[in-house]
Amino acid sequence: MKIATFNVNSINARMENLAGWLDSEAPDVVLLQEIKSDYAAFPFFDLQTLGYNAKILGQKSYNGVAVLSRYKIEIAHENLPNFKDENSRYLEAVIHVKDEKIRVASAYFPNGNPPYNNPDDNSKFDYKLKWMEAMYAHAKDLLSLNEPVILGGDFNVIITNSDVYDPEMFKNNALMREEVRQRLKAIEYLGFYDAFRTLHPKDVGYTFWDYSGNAFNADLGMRIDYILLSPILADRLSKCYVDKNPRGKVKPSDHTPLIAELK
DNA sequence: ATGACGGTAGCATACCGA
Repeated sequence: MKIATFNVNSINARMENLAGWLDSEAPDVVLLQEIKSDYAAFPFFDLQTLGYNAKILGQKSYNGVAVLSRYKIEIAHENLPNFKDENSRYLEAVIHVKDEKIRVASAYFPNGNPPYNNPDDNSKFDYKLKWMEAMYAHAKDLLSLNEPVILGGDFNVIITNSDVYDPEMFKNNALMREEVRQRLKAIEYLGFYDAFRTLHPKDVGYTFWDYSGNAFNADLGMRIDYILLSPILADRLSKCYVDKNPRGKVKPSDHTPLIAELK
């Protein structure tokens, strides 16, 4: 089984690229973030034509997450339980892959940086920490189910200094702050495995490159998209890799897909 | 320190992003 996570930065702006990618990579499950679309504008029909069912937690203009699959998708949670959220950032579903049920979640963690015009405003950072605490509480519950669980998405966390091209430049950034790293580590220490790092302890695994300048060609990137696996699935992990091709296309997202293959 | 660059809303420019 092949599962991918991909922050598309607007599904409607990305549909041509996404369609080409789905056609060539043929993943069984895709977790999307930043679809920036409500239900009415979401391209359900185009995806169906490509062979994919879709469930979404949409939002106009900002955020929005989705789960795509060739198999039947049953929604389990819209938004994190016990957390009031104005933003659409979390969608959990159960996928019926042949005889097996796999629980998957598409998560778009908050960015947490202050607005440019108000650098002293830490409300977004506080929201990020609260969001991650709710994610932690739910991750704990997910593991207690003893089911195969995949938690993937744009986590907006640079977990170690090796996961960004210039750690010094980002040292005070909300993606790298110690409070944020600690909270993602806490989720991992519950028993979730970082699929990419598990198989590639030392490799560069950037999943994002800024649009500006020459960031992609110069490989000035960061690893902020993750696939976390429950122990049952970590046992079955055979490959995990970043597919850089979509980032090199015309009109790309600033993120590129991360893919895991499970036996 | 700032802004690059792109998407959206909506029609000029502000907001958001990482």
